[in-house]
Amino acid sequence: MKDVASAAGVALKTVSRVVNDEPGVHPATAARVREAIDRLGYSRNESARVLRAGRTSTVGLVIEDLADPFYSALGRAVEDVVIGEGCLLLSASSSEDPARERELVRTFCARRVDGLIMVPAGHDHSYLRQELEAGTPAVFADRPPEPGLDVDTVLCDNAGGAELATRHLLAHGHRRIAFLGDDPSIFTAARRLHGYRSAMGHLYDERLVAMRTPTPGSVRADLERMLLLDRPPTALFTGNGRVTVTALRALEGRRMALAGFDDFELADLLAPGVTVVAQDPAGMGRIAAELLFRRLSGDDAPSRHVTLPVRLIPRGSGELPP
Amino acid sequence: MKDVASAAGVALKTVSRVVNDEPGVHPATAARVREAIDRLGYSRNESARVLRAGRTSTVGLVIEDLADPFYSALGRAVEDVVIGEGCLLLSASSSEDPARERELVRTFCARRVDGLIMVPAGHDHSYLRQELEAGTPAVFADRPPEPGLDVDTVLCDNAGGAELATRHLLAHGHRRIAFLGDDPSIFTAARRLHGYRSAMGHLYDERLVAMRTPTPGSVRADLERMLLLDRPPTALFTGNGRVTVTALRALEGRRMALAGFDDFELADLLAPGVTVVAQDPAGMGRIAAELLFRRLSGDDAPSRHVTLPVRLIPRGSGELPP
DNA sequence: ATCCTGGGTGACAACGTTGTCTGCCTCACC
DNA sequence: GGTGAGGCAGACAACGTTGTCACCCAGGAT
Repeated sequence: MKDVASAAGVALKTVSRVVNDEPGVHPATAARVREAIDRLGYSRNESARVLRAGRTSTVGLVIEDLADPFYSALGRAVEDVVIGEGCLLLSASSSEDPARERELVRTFCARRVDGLIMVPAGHDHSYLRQELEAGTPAVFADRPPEPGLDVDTVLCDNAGGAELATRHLLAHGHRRIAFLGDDPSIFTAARRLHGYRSAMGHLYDERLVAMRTPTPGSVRADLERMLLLDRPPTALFTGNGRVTVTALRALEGRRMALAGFDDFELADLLAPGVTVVAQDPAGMGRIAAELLFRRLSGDDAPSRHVTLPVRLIPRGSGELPP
Repeated sequence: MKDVASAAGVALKTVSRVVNDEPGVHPATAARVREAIDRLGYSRNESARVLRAGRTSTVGLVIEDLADPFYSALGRAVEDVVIGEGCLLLSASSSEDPARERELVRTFCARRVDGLIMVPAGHDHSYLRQELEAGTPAVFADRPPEPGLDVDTVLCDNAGGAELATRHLLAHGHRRIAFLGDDPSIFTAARRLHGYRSAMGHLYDERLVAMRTPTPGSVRADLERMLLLDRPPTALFTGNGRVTVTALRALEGRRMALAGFDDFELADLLAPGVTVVAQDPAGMGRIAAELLFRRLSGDDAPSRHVTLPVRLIPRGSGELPP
């Protein structure tokens, strides 16, 4: 900028004015400055501007895995809002590791991001309190904060969706419906189990429930175990997209009624099509980002908690008879 | 930092030394400073450090679409390398729009990212030259720069892969093999057409080729047109993952031999499984990031051009008889 | 006692911006 | 001709760091 100033024969501040379209610069002077800018290929150093301004126009996103379709759709929606607000997005994957998440958040905050959007891993986010008090707002998506931590939150109707899917299977005559979930310490997994359980009512049978981190091996084992029961399941409700896909592989073509939580690409092309409860990851990302920017524009209302609806998409697999 | 200094009764510079683990601070002093840091909840302002140091420890990633499985896998691999190097990743989607891409690159450069990794859209990246000369290295992934622009590049063996898939269909007795590609101005689409064409040799028939941006409508129309020919195709080679999926829907269960470029989740679960030529997006991202960090550590050798191998995965759809 | 050495510490400038304040000049008006 | 207003431009400080250099002082060598 100094170089531009001397090249154009004006003061530093005048260049700054031109760069920022501030009023009060003679058009001729401005033109001379602009010419010098083009000639020297000058571009403003944002780091310095940020230092001065105190705002970085940067938002940090911490999700479980950038490569997971659910989270990448969420991330893309966040990105669109963030870019639309003239900001940039720093993104990182926590790999469901609380320590890594904490480290990432620390790094983001040291870089003075204006705000954070995160899919929280683990159950202790007390370390966030300091950042929140320091004025860095955060929004949680997909999973809520632990009680006592007050941040905006966007969830989907996990219990309601699970109930919907389970009732759908019940309506098609099934009474023995197995539930393959995930580690019960994950909020969404617990809520979906809850919804499944309330839909099952007196038909609930603990032996038809598997709650652990799904791997091809574990899913296969759980399935085998259940199929060997006296009264084996005639239908399967899988608790998230990953489990659904793993279970489909484990079924190896055995025809069994199936409904899954989370829609996924090609669900309609399988034979039969896979009945799912679909949530809207892009909507979740968009709303989380919008909540964040509301805070950034000064909104200090009590924290908001949004629950997005889910929707049953029958495609055939859930409509098979017992 | 000033506050910490006065709280600990030392000079600013001493705090700086402690924060940076510089030698030459009395252990007792250092302890006092650290205590003050904890007490005040101080964290270094990276913006200021960056301003001073000139390096931002930030890498910019511009891809077509964060939500596309191919690019999100690439992005995740880039992220892992970047974080491993102690840097952070700014990511953005160009939506295949050269103007948006250019704007994003401009913004990234104004923020003084240390380097860029991009899947280039369009064919004019002359605007990059200025940045390159200013010392911001760039690496192109998936698609090369236009001739004359000298940057490190990671591609996959597009022509070889297309040839492999086509020969595979030929080996299974097909002579009328259609090719559904993409806009021929996209590098990968053109190279794959080239590979298909060389494998077909004298069997090549222009009427069996469709090169335009695939939409459900266009794919369906192209397919219909070809099936109405005197000698209709008995096999289909689809030029990328998106086309493959769209074509599968357009086929509506009609059994037709099919091979596709790009692997995709669930390809194995369809009936029949979809034979594909698989590339390695994560490997591509990793290598692109590694090339970038080589440059950042001072490597100024002539630009490198890496071509990654592809691999045929037969799953049934490509082995159907004519 | 004087000198040197070197560990520990601090003052100061600089990184590239922008906000504030001051000053110059022209023009219209009395 | 003097005066005030207003458009335009510049000087300077400050944002929070870190690199450079200078300083102080204890302890050993001369």
